[in-house]
Amino acid sequence: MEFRIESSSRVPIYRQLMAQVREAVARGRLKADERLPSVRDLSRQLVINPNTVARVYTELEREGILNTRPGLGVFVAQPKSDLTKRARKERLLCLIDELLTETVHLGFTAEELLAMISERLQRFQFPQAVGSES
Amino acid sequence: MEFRIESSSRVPIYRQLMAQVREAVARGRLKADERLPSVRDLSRQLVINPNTVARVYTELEREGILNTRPGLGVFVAQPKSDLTKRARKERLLCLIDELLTETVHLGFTAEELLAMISERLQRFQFPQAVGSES
Amino acid sequence: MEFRIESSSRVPIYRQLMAQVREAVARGRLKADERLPSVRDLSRQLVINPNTVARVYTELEREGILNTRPGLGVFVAQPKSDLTKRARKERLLCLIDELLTETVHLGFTAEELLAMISERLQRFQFPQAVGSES
Amino acid sequence: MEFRIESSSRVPIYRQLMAQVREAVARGRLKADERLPSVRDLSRQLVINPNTVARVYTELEREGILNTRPGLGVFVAQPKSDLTKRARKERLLCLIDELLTETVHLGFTAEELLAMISERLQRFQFPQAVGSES
DNA sequence: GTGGTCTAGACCACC
DNA sequence: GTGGTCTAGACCACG
Repeated sequence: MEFRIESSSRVPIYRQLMAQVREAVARGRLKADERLPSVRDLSRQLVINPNTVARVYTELEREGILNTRPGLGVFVAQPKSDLTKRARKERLLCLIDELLTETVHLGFTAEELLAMISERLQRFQFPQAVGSES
Repeated sequence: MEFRIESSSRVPIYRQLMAQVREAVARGRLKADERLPSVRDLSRQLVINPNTVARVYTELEREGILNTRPGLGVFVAQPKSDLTKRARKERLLCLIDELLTETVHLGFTAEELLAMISERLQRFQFPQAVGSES
Repeated sequence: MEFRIESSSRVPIYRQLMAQVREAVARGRLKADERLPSVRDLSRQLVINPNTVARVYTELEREGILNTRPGLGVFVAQPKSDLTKRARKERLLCLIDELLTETVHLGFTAEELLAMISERLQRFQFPQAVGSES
Repeated sequence: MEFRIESSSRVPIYRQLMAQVREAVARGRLKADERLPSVRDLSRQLVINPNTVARVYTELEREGILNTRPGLGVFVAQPKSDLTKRARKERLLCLIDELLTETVHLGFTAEELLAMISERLQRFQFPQAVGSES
């Protein structure tokens, strides 16, 4: 895995990194139990403060996406969401509304939006259709 | 139009308000040329500082969503985007990827996502399919 | 770079500062990736409120002329415009008409105007003639 | 002469009108000694406050572009500038610098700018080359 | 250290 | 009445 920091972006560095890790996991480019680079290595590689990398790992662990095995390193966690189905659906609908709002303001039609989504869908590793109850 | 501020949220007040106005316009609940509440009225109603409301209106005007007529008030602008098609598409794709990432992490399948989107689509006022050049 | 505020002018302070930064960039006196003084330093130097300086930086960032790296400071952005060619041309023609109007009222001939423009052209850093599409 | 007010513009109405009168005079569409519509007529025609029209006429009279003949109406003044040549040149150079700054930021080359200027030049009525000393 | 957010209150321009 | 500008000062997020 390679990560990139866009220093010209107004998004904080730690947010950029978090988003990239989350996307990599969602696309299957980082698999469960795979080990991530150490804080020191990654901070050297990206030329950013080690504290910043540490913060990324900590927050992703809180989200249940990573977990730390002391002395061994940081690993991708088994997928698992402790939110209720209802809370998860609410959160997703909220994001959908934001996307639709922006789509309208950018002047795209519903058809154009759906076409772009279908195209992007293929890049992601969706869970199997069974047992999405939790 | 009614707006609500969630002061317990970590999202800045002015961002919350901006999002609500943008969504209201995208859904057609605020129509072009419709007048918004005055800075002073809205700030009293929401019990926030007038400067905060003014900032919301100013930024949305810069985005081309509102326009102010000095001495008269703030109005919903006619839809119009001066951004390159390319820049607009890039922005939308980025938002789509974020949505897909979150969808996977929340444990939804592609089908569930598409179903929710179709359901929500109807709430928004999309532009006509013609001349989306520019 | 040195900036000056004319407090006797009717032009708002933040507009004066914005104009000076924009001109400095256009003339190449501020180069891409160069760092500007911090909000606090510049406000002390010009004896104006830090918020006023912050506003200048924020608005120029929105125009794509500066970008801020949180915790590091404010920098000159790489040149880039997401505006439609059409919108950009319209804006320029409008400014040209204003200039020509004023030229006539000041009693200068077209030849005098063109001579002054040629003289001033040399102070500015124009882009290369290639790919001005977008 | 016909004037138009763009209420969606952030430029104050009285500024818009002033600019249009000044441009009309500079382009020769309003000739010296020609009479302008009365304050009441123009305000009805544009559906704006009479005070606003009155202000436009007053300020343009101060600039020496119009003059009022009490009981008869408002007329285009004979061209005449009481500024010194030096002050007038300074003012024009300032406007030229603003134009060049904007040209660079919009991404146009010097050649493109000059082409647009030549094209627009023809619409204006420049004074004869003699005796521009004042 | 950096910039970003929010409040409070003054004063001005516009209509 | 409307919005726009500026100041002062507090508190938070970022690196």
